[in-house]
Amino acid sequence: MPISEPTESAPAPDQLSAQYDPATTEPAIYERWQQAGCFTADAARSSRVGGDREPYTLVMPPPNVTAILHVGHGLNNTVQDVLARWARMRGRETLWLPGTDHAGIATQNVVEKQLAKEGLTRQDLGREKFVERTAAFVEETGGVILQQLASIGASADWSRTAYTFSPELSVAVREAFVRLYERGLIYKGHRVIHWCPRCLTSLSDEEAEPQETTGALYHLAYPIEGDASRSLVVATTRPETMLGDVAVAVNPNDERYQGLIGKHVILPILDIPIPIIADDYADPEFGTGVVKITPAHDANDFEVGRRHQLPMPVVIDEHGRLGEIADAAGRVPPELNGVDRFEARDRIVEMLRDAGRLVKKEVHQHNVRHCYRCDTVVEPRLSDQWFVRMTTLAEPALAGVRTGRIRLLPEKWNGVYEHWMSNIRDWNISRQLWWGHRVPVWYCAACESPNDVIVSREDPTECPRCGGPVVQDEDVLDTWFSSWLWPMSTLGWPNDRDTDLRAFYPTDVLVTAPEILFFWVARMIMAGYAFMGDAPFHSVYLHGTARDTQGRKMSKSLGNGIDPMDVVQLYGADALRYTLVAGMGLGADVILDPADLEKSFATGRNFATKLWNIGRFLLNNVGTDPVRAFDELKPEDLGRADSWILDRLDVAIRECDRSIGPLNPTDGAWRDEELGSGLRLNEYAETARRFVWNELADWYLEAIKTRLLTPGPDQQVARAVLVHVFDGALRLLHPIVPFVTEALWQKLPGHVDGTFLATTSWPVASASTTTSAASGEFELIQNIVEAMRRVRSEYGVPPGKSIDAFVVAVASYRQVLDQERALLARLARTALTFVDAAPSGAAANVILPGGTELIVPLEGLIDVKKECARLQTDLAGLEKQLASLEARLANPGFVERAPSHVVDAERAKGDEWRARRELLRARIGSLCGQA
RNA sequence: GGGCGAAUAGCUCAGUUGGUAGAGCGCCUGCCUUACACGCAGGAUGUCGGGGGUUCGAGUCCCUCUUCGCCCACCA
Repeated sequence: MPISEPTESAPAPDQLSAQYDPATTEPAIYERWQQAGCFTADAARSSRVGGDREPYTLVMPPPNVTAILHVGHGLNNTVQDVLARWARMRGRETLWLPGTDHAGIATQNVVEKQLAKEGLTRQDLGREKFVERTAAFVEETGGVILQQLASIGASADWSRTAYTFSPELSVAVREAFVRLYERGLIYKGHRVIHWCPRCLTSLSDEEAEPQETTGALYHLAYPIEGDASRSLVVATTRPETMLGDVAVAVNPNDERYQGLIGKHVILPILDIPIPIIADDYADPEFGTGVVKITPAHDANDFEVGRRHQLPMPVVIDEHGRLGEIADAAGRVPPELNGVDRFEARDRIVEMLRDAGRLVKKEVHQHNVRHCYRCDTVVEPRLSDQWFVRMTTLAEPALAGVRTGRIRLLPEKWNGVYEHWMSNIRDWNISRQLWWGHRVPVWYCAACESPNDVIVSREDPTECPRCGGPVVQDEDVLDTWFSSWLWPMSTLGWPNDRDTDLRAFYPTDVLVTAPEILFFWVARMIMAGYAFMGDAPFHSVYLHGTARDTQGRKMSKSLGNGIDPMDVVQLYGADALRYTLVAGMGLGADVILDPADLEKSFATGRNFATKLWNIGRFLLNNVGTDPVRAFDELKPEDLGRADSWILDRLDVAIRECDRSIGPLNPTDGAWRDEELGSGLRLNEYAETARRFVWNELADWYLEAIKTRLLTPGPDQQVARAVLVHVFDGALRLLHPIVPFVTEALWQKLPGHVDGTFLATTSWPVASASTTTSAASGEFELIQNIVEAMRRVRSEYGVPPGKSIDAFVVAVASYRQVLDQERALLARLARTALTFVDAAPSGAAANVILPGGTELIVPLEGLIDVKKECARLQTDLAGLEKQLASLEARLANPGFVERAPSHVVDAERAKGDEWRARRELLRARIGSLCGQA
């Protein structure tokens, strides 16, 4: 997947430009990864087919082929890329399989809009021409999004790029249909479905999205036959459907209407009698307790109609206009014929009002379903559609999650999944579209029974029974009928012998948004069990949504979106990625300000720049020639700072490992205690950032500057440790910020040409978790430096001025501090003099952990009264803390019941605080006593 | 109508077996200290939504209220 050409050549080999420029660096690096085949998975190496590596597989949720990258895609694919790169470094044979979705309705709508501009409709072109044109459009403009993904660093295996409408995947779709049909799980149903009058197709339940709407509830009076003085009042939100009414229903237990059941009312306007029936569906509490029954235009009414064997006249056509369609003889008066349903509503209400039939109209809140693609109000409509029977498919999918074979993260989705799966309804898979997989069903005009359909893997040329011509079903399949096969079909299914399928199925983690949990995830799980006999993945990572500062979902129509390409252009892909990963708790939404990209992405940009500058520092001070091998260093060679940073690196690695968690469950299924483990990418990012910035850059680099400038063996040690630690940091960070880390890694001393950070190994923490004494000593130095800086800042000592301090140190520390005088002088700009007791006089006083006391005489700078006040405040604070600590320690319940390590820690803290209290009191006595 | 989630520093959010709170951005002060001003050093800020309970001890567990958000549902 080539991305845009680098605009300038990369900087000279041995130096880094003063300013990091992602716009030139990133495309060049991506190109090299591509050329080196870093992202191409080798099925033969999968241990499942006898290779030497465990596989790790992610399938990319295929974006719509016509889609343009938005932040949601950025978020989704960044998470996947972090996982893919991490797994790759962990030595897995990693396959991240990309692709696109032909997106039936969505794509067809786009092309129809284009046609509309030319004054044409798809019918003007005809089916064949229209499909050709759409295919050409997809060919031409499709897949832009994949290139955009490449430019944010996606390490997908582009050699395996899939497409739901490709010939291979079309075979899979047909195979799935035929197998389900053969198993009796696909049937043609005649029932009320959701119909979009704009897209002119049926929709699945999931595709018809309910929206809270303020409508009206109309009370209409239907006179009772034979007793014109009395009438039944029905309540309806959709009076225009009354032309299709075939009955009114009351609850059999509703005493108000007992005597009327079996009689008839006269349907107004049409003046025809319709029966009064009893059915539980009528809720006595709602409205008047009388409901009009329109079987062709309401799913519930349809059920009632079926129970009572009522006729089902269709009075609204496919465009949502009143008209006589089926069984509707004489139902639509000429003056209403062809009138749009909403206008018809007003007209009919008007007619009923004139006839005195409108009792009242009240405001009513209710849910109205809208088409998820074009937002048109969906029309329930009676028609013939293909359905998949879901109950049997749902069983193993439900069990898979219950047993831990699959886990959903965050775990709160388990309940939602469970509920949906347990109450699953049959899936309407036929769409009256032209763009999509044609239903593999043929009809023979000659054969007697229209129910004897031909369902076939191959296109039949003639009727197998009579040899006559056959006609294929006009409908296409729901796009999701191809998507639900994605983890299998992209790997070669239905060819069970396909190497990819054997090497990489089942996959590992599915990363997606919760919005498509039912559309896609649940169905993939069902398909996995139905066709492969196993779950398609072991983890589902459901991430949050990108929202603006008002919490609104970013969308094109609201104009509150952020174009990730703008961010890449301005700040680089790494900045985008880091910001997204660091800002996103597990399953939490990411809030970004579309009006201020700088503010939103400064975090990531600044971090990439920081890394770059650490790299520059290293290169300037160490050069590119190989340094002493880190493994050859002996513990006694190491300085205190060296030991400390190595300990910190170990800790960072361990914490990162814990945050990302295990690659997969230990034995097939997740055990309860590990169900929620890992995939805390924000924690991982924060740990790595803290290590590299607050520890490596802020302390280690500063601590070794002198050593790096002083030739000799110790310089070699410092160089070797610096290179080792920075190398470790780059490895830790690579999955999140791949470009800048790769650029820097390539420049590390001793880098072997042709090797890539992207395919090198993930760092391993040393086996021992105990920290060295030297490392603890460095922390003492840090404490002193921080204390001195605080003193300097507080008393306004000019930065250039060095100050002298007395140290009252316990013997064991004196040697350490004595040896590190130069370091202390540089970092704290303080010269130390050792004394055994605090000298009296005006001075700032700092008590450090471990019993070291610093006294800073500040002739002419110190305000004795101010210092005394400060010491008093410190003492008061300490007393308060100590009091609560001692109260806790005095509490038998705490000592007996708290874990011993907690109690021990509290005791140690108490001892230290008491010692500090004594020092403080003494100091206050000597300094403030005389005042 | 059911179910679920969230409420923590000015803003966006971390806080995984209960042990007296953290980050980024913003803010204040001082610094262009030869890697970095996209930076460095220092600093301020929280009755962890209200109330009740369990516990020696609760941001963390239970109940309840308030406010937001999401999902599901055949009440016309």
